[in-house]
Amino acid sequence: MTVKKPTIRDVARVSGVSPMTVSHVLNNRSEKVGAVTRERVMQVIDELHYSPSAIARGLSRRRLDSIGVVFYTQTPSRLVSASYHGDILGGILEAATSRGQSTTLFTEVGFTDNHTRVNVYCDGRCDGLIFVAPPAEPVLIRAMEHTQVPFVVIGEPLGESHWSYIGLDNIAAAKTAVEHLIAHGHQRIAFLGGNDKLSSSLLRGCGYREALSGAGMKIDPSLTLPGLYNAETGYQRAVTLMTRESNRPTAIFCCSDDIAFGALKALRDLNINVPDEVSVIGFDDRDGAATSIPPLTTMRQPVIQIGYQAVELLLEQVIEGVPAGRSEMWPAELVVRDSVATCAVDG
Amino acid sequence: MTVKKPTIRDVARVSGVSPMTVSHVLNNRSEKVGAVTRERVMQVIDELHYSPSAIARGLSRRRLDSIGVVFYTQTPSRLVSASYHGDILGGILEAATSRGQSTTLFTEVGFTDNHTRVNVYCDGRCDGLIFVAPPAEPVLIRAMEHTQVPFVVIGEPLGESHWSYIGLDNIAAAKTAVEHLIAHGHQRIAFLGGNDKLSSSLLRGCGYREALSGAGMKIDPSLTLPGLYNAETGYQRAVTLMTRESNRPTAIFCCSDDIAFGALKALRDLNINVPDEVSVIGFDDRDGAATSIPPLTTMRQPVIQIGYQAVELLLEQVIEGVPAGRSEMWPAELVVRDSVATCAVDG
DNA sequence: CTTACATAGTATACCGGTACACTAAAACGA
DNA sequence: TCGTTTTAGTGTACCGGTATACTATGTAAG
Repeated sequence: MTVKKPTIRDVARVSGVSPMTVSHVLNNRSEKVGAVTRERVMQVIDELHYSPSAIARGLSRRRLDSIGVVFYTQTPSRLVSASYHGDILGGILEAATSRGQSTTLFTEVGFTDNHTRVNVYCDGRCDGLIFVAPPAEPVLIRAMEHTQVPFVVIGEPLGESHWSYIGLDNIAAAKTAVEHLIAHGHQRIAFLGGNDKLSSSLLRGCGYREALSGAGMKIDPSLTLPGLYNAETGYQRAVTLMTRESNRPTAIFCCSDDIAFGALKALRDLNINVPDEVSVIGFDDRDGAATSIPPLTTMRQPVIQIGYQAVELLLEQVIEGVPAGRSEMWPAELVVRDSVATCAVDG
Repeated sequence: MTVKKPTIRDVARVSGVSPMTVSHVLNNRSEKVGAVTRERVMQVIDELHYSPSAIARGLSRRRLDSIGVVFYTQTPSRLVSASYHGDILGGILEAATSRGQSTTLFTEVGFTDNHTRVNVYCDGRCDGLIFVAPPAEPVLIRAMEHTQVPFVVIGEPLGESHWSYIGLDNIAAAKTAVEHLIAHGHQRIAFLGGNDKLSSSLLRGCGYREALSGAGMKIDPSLTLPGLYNAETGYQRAVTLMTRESNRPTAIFCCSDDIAFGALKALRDLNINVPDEVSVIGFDDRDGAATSIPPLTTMRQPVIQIGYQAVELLLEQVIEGVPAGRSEMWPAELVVRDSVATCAVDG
């Protein structure tokens, strides 16, 4: 019924040249074709509505110009709505598109990653992969090390690694945040952590403790509450902190803005004024941080840039053959708004 | 240096069978291989760490098991952070993964779509495409009609079409929202539109006018303000509406929650109480609608389900060869929270 | 006039799978 | 016992490009 898609051989036959010549035209190898021939071939391509098969090209060249992005999530359908993943993806997509690469998305559901899926990532569909915020115990990525497929990790590995990775300096960022609170006279500072299986949360916890130690303050374990990167965690943990008998904090460092939003809501429900009674600081500077009540002081991550840079680092490996092992750390930036005030009570 | 990746012929040689037999094992064609042979081949596959090439398979079968998703955006890097796109993608990703399809992402920047990009979408990299919320004047999709590549559109076409599409019943949804306001005694209801190049915004405008006409109210053009789907639009338009000399509305229907969030902030800044002085209703029920101040009454779209269903509709075409032209319309649901109250002033 | 080199191509094999048509042996039925 | 069907394979060509190496012609240099 429908006509078969024309191939390079059809174009060649109609133009009266060899398929190789058509191939040369398609790939702009001007030293191989004269202007006249080139023009004729182009015209035939147009007439036949020929468009080359990326698959055939990929098989022959062993490169498809396609990169894969692997996200880890607990709820597959909500994946990208988390602002962090969305922005990372935006940066990746922009960089990839501008470099002529298409972008294929994968999700690893749960943080129990599975080395059997390595086959999926090595079947040639992607020339290289970007792993976004893998778990601290990255079984899957370990398995990738035994393959020839280049990859880049967004997120800082906890131990030794020969990966190429792009990280945010989580420890320094958390220190900055907590030092900001300390500078406002706070002594009892709580830490609401994110997912304990992620290095970001663990490292921010380290930064929190380093800041306290650095200021000569002792660390009260009852002020550290782990959780997940979402508003529910923030709400529940804030309620826990503020309704208990003793040892209530005067400031709360939240591992993400989402956690902070939940905490703000809890404090509002408890009729506790932010920042007069309790200061709150977030992490991410996501949409909504500027318009929350009160506007949230937070650590801004250069998320889009990190995504962009990950692509550059990956293509270095894929295209130029640069070996893995390069890494970059980016700083976060303190964005001061209205959710932190000088501590009202005496130390 | 590194060993060459083994091919199906390597596996065949080592197992002492033909490549076809290995192929049959890989594709679980149990009627073609005995249990013993199968076991042996499997073992060799393991030993050699063989993993089949999706590209070669794709070339031969003319199907890669990969679907493409095309998003339209103005700012490529922020693309997916818009909750709508994120959730749609989540639904698509979940459905695609469960059907063994990989998902490749494309963005059309700006709404000036370009039929030259059709080649990209027809190069075999994707077996089929999902266009998400294309512009009302869909040049690109028109060009797709002349190709053999199956596609599904998320969004309702304005005129005649032979597409397969999945839409939200925007007119009915907008009517429901506006009728909810009318039922609360509101007479001067403003409409803050989204992007005028998108059918969703245009259709919601129709629903708004139908609701007013249906209630026997006349339509005041000065109460309709177009814009973009973002908070800035909501803020600016709300300021415009509420600071002018006359003809201020008592209720505002916003084309998206983001617009509503901006409007809420503007009203707060202007010291206008919501809902006592002005009612506000949104559209989407995105994250944050439940926790805004006041919690936002809004129309909930089944976004994730729509994404999911788009994949099903597409695979019907790709795998079963069902012809295009099927379409589905999904309803939105009114979610009542605290941003709408009975109108205080007399009609 | 001959050699050398650039220009504009072409022929062939190959990338790594699979569809299709074929076959040998075993099992089964009458 | 013979013919038919089932089981368990195999051989070949092909999917649609490209790398590689080769050739024919023109032309500049010696």
